[in-house]
Formats: sequence, C-alpha cells, structure tokens
Amino acid sequence: METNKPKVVVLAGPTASGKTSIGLALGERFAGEIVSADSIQIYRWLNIGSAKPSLSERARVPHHMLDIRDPDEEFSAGDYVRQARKCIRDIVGRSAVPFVVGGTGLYIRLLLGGIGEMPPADYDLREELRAEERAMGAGTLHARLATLDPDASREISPENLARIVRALEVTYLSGKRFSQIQSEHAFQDRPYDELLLCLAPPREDLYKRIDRRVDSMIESGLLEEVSNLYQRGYSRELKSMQSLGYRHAGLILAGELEHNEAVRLMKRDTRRYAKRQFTWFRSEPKAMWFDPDDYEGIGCTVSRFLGQ
RNA sequence: GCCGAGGUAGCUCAGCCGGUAGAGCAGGGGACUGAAAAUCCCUGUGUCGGUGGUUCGAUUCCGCCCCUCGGCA
Repeated sequence: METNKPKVVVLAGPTASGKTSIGLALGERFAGEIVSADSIQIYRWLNIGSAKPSLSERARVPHHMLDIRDPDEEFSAGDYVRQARKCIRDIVGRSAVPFVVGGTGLYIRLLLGGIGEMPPADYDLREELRAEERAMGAGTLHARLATLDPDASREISPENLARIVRALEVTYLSGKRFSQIQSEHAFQDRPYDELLLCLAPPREDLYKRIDRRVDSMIESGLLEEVSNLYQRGYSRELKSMQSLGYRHAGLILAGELEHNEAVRLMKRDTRRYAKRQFTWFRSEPKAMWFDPDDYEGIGCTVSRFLGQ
C-alpha cells in the first residue's frame, strides 16, 4: 500500500536475543540510524548492566536515545515518545532510515500508536495516594477507583497499586475517566509506515544466552560500575539502580547476599523478564517473528519493505 | 562384601494405621496507554526405581533385583 508516512523499521524481542548486532548490520546495509527503545540505556553511566552498545558499535551506525538522562532523573514513556519521534523526524530529514531497536514494549507501542490525551506523571500526587493507601488500609485506592471509573477498576487487580495509582492520577488531573480516554484513543495516532520485526530464539537457547551474558557482565566489571555510581552519589533506591543487574550488584556490594546466589537470582530474574517481553510482543498483531540466526530472511524482509 | 538410610513433579522433599498423590523452588501462560528491566493475575498427571506376591484395592505391606548415599571392612 502506497503511503506518504515515513518508513520505520522496528527491531524488538526479548533481552539477549541479538537485537543489537542485527540492528547494526541492518543499519550499515540500509544507510540507517538507530533509535534505541530501551528504558535503561537512556541513563548515562549504566553501561555494562544495561548491555548498552559500545562506543565502537556506535561509531558504525549513529545511535539516538542513549545517555539522555542522569540516573536520578525522572523519565517517562511520554518523554520517550516525544523525544524519539523528534529523532525520527530528524533522521528522515537526513534521508536516512530510522531503525527502532529495543525491548521496552510499552515504549514501542506508544511510539507507533501514540499516547492519548492523558496528563503527564505527577510524582507528588502519586506519593500522596500511596500514603493514603498505607494509612487507610489495603484496598482503599481500588475501592475509590471503583466509584470513579468502574471499567478501569474491573480491569486492574486490587493488588496492582502501580496501575491503580496511575488510573486515579489521570482521572483526577484530567477530570475524565482513565478507561474513557484509553478507549477514545486506542492507539490510533499512527504517524509511521512501520515494519515490526521480533527476534525469537528457541527458549532454551535464549536462556543459555542470558546465563552467558550475565556471567560476562560480571566479568566485565558490573560490580565496579555500580560502586562507581554509588561514589558519584547515586543511591540504591533510585529506579534506575533497581533495574536488573544493578539491584543484584547492590545486594552483593551491601553484603546482603552471597555473590553466587545474587548471580543466580540475576539470571533467574532476567529470564522472567524475557518471558514477559515474549508475552508483550506476542500480543502485537503486526509483529513478524524471526530466529536471530535467520539474517537472510530478516534482510530480505527489510529490503522488500524499504524497496531497496 | 557386610550394616544402615534412601530412591515420589525439572530440583529439594511431605505423604499417620493400604483407598492410584502434594508443598516450596524452578518452569509455563496472561494482563499492560506517562515508574514498564516496573507492577500484577492465573497455573502442579507425575510409568510414586523395577519386578513378583498378599489384598476387592499398594506409592503405602512382604520377597527379589537395580541404583544412590553414609559407615564398617
């Protein structure tokens, strides 16, 4: 179908599935630039644990959306969409091809489908709401959501505080029901002609790759990276420092967990994360799935899509 | 070789006196619209080591065999 929307190639998939290296190969072959879709690689100095592309890899193909926040700065999905869309505009303006590469499913869905007319995060309000839940007992906020937005309360389980808080936040700040804004919007803000590729190694292979990658992160100095971050004043409690690998390194450095046990948990938690990513991308109707070894097939598909 | 203790879900183990099994962990499935590497929901059939026997009926009792782990030689 002919369209005047800019073409965007998205390369998604679970962690350690080989997105980075395939993204680089595609970027070189098709004169592309890479827009990262990774919620941790946005942070400066979180390099080893986030598996951020190295400087020499970044010299091969221009990269965007890396190192754009300090580890203690707030960053939201909305920030991502605005900034990444600007990157894509600029890349298209240079007549290069944007390759969106990353495993953060929410960012990708919102980048491609838009984010609705919702108010941005209000961190003070969130803290207030959580304080209420603590003071008045578990279930308080879910009960309130049931009166303000019954549809949303049915969708969100009473234990799921994170999502209850956001639904209430949207409802308070916008004066409209969260569920109503969602259904009116329904991801129909689609500025791109997109190709969505997902990498899916066989589960057992992926788990082996994850184990190997965790070991190599430790060997490459993950613990040193984390203790340097502490010395710069970035504490364990920060969201960025609670991500995979960083929180496990924190347990080791604080002496709260034996080294081998922490590494075991880091592998386990990374596998669980990969499983959630599978679930997320499986629900993307447009996703085309490839084995990461099938570079031929991936290249052909991209070539056909771009018409070059 | 002898004496003990075992062999039950991928792993560690529960299973009073016989009525074909259940926990933890691991694993699997799902949800997801501004914290998303977050947050949350659902999910346990496995020749009960093998084989004969007793019994209406054996994972459960008895015999033999195989294997594992201790101890003694």
